[in-house]
Amino acid sequence: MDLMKLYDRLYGFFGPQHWWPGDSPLEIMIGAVLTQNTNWQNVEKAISNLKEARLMDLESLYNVPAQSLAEYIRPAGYYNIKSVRLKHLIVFVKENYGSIEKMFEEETEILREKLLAVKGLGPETVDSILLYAGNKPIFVVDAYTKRIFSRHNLCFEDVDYHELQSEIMASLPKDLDLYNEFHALIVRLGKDYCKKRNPLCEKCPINGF
DNA sequence: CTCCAGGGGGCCA
DNA sequence: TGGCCCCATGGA
Repeated sequence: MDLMKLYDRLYGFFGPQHWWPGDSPLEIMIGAVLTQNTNWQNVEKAISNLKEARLMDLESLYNVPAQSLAEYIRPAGYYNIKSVRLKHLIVFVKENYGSIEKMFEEETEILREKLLAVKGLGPETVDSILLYAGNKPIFVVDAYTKRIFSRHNLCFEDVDYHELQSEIMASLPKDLDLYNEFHALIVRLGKDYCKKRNPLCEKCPINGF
């Protein structure tokens, strides 16, 4: 599959998507957990609450009780599990590295395995953190990627996460900005043209792939 | 009213 | 391992 051609068409059609919105690597990491199966608008409300409460730093998040944290992130939904997941992530960073900057100095594949071992962080959340918070050239696969690729016969519907990720990364140059923009464009395409409800989309801008 | 969003974990045969 | 359920707010 010629994914560069696909990328060029998406970029030409939609233009740059300006991902990931966030003022700091910490905020991006928090957002990555909060957005699990959740609309980004709701995540923004939760992040806004955390900023107002002056909790958007490693030390404060480390010290705030999970139960209290849950109240601030309530608008993001699943607030009880997500508060625990955030605490797991914060504890992982603070007790193993001391800072987010130090954490990202670790070799990427090693870090990736360690993050995957943190309860509440799955492959998509971990890869989003590595790419958008850590600036590591890791391609993020998500439900949109699988839906779009399978509908255009680029993969099977129930393809394994890592398998699809490997195939995509093998057919693209290892480029941070490319991975960053490509994933954002796929999400945009999914939202606008490749919804669950309209499997037959004659207007899809990537018809022909 | 129904659907679903920038997922992941737990349980049980 | 496969199937199923749980988490939960808010916008369309």
